[in-house]
Amino acid sequence: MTPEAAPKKDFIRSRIASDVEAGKNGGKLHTRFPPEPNGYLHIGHAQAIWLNFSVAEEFGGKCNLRFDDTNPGKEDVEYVDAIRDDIRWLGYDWDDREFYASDYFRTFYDFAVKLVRKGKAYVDSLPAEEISAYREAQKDSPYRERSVEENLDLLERMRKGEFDEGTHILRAKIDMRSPNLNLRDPAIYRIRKIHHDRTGDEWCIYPMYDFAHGFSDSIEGITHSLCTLEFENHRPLYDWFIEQLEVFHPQQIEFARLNVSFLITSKRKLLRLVQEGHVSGWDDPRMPTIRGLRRRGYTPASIRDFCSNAGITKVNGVTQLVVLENAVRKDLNATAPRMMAVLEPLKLVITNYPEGEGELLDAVNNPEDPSMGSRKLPFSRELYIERDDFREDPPKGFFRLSPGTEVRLRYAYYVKCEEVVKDANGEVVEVRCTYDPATKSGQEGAPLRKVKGTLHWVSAPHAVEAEVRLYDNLFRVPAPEVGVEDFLENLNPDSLRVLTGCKLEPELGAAEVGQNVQFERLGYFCVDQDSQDGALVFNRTVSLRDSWAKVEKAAENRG
RNA sequence: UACCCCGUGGUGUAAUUGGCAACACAACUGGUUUUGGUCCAGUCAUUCCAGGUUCGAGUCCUGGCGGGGUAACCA
Repeated sequence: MTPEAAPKKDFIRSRIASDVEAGKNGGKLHTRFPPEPNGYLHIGHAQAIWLNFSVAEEFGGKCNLRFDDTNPGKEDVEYVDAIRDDIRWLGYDWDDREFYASDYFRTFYDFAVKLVRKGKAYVDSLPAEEISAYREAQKDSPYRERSVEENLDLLERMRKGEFDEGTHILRAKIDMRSPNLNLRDPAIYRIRKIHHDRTGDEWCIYPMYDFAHGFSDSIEGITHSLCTLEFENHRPLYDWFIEQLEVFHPQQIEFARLNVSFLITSKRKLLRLVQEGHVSGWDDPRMPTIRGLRRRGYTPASIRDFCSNAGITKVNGVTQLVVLENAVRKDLNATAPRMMAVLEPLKLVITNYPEGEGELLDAVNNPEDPSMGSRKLPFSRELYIERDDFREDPPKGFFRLSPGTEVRLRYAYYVKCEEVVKDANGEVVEVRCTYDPATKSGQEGAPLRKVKGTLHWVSAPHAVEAEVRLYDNLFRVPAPEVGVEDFLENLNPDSLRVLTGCKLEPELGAAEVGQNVQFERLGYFCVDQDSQDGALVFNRTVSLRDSWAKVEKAAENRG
């Protein structure tokens, strides 16, 4: 694992530090990550995971994994396995502390009964729309003053399944005139005659999130319950529940949800992308899901680094996508082996190199890390270079190959373009060069003339073929959800480009699924799971920074 | 509309709690380089506005303005 900078001291860490210092909760810290198993985890969850686990680690505490499974109609075990897998992949471990809100259903029910006994909850029999209207009008329900006995009886019969869904509901009895909507007698138990993945058919009433969540934290002894901003208005309600039942009081602290430009993190919208076939699945390398990022070639360390870098605040901002891209570049620059690959091949023939001969050249695996050693690279008379690296009519500032110019072939020789071969359409199909044997790479001796460009190449007879998938942003604008009726209008039609017949140096033939490599001068790539024996598929994780592309684009814009 | 939260470079965050506004990314200059990569150096802000307290305010107070969240028998 690459070393990661110590996390920045955000407002949550500062607050926890002072709590710990003050000896609150005996100086102990305990957090939790509480996903609802109703979808795959995405980059936003990654930050919440990173926050909770790294804070726990930093303060010598623990972090639980708890599935918030209070709504069986929307949840599925499929997601439980995926969520576990993603968190582990990110590099975190919850040991045996895997919990479920449903583990506490019995306790929640007992709490509800206690509230009723205290006269702090009642069964309402108004239809849903009426309850909503009454809450807005700050008007008491006609059922608000039912006796404790009647409420107890109705609640018990709700539990037994005597009523249809929607006919009755248990509400907390707080204050219908409260300026905080959440305190206007919120629902705490509703009838749902649905099978639950973990509790089976034991229950036909299920607690609301607002009722269950704070108590789950309390039961597990969570000292600091970190959640996103939209729950800020709910905190007084959680505190009220905790006070009424006189149980352990976790401290909730809210922070802003992570937003990244060009990415969407709404579960509903991600689901639509999958269901309507705009992407190949939850793990499509263009998806902002953990699985998508993973398949794309992002490393756990780079994602953690990104989360830390984006920072934790209460301000709703948008982190630029390049910050994420830079995080993976930084990690892979240090760790990924360099390899030669030509994506759009152009044949290059060295006319003065003996036919049928070849040699093995030394190539460094990673100039950033000498311990990664070197390898032998086969060289011969016929090579492939990148089509982009040759211009018959070079623009100003182009210092790659063109008629009459000389460049270095990485780890090999200088070559000079002498001739161009074209097909019937006038397209260049081959460049013919001469090489200078005295310019062999690594050779000691006389100072050489300088060339400006160095090209990557692959020996034609030794090349391994592969498919390479180039990804661009799934959306063509930084904020895909604003200014349009349907975010799909902003889908980028060119977000995937598939290249076949790419030429790789032979060493790459043995690459394994998931392996990260840098294709020299091009970018970071990784082996996709679609690879078969003899039919490799690579995903481009991210390109290298490309200052020439920038210059060219600027020239284009000038006209 | 009501309630709650938040305003620091182009972007994301800092600022020892009242003491020279710092870091990263982007952009632009230049240097090194057998990856137009990496690396190195430099340039880029009167802290939303107006008052007030103070020797001193990004920080405290008052009033504006602006942005966001919530108003489910979802989480």
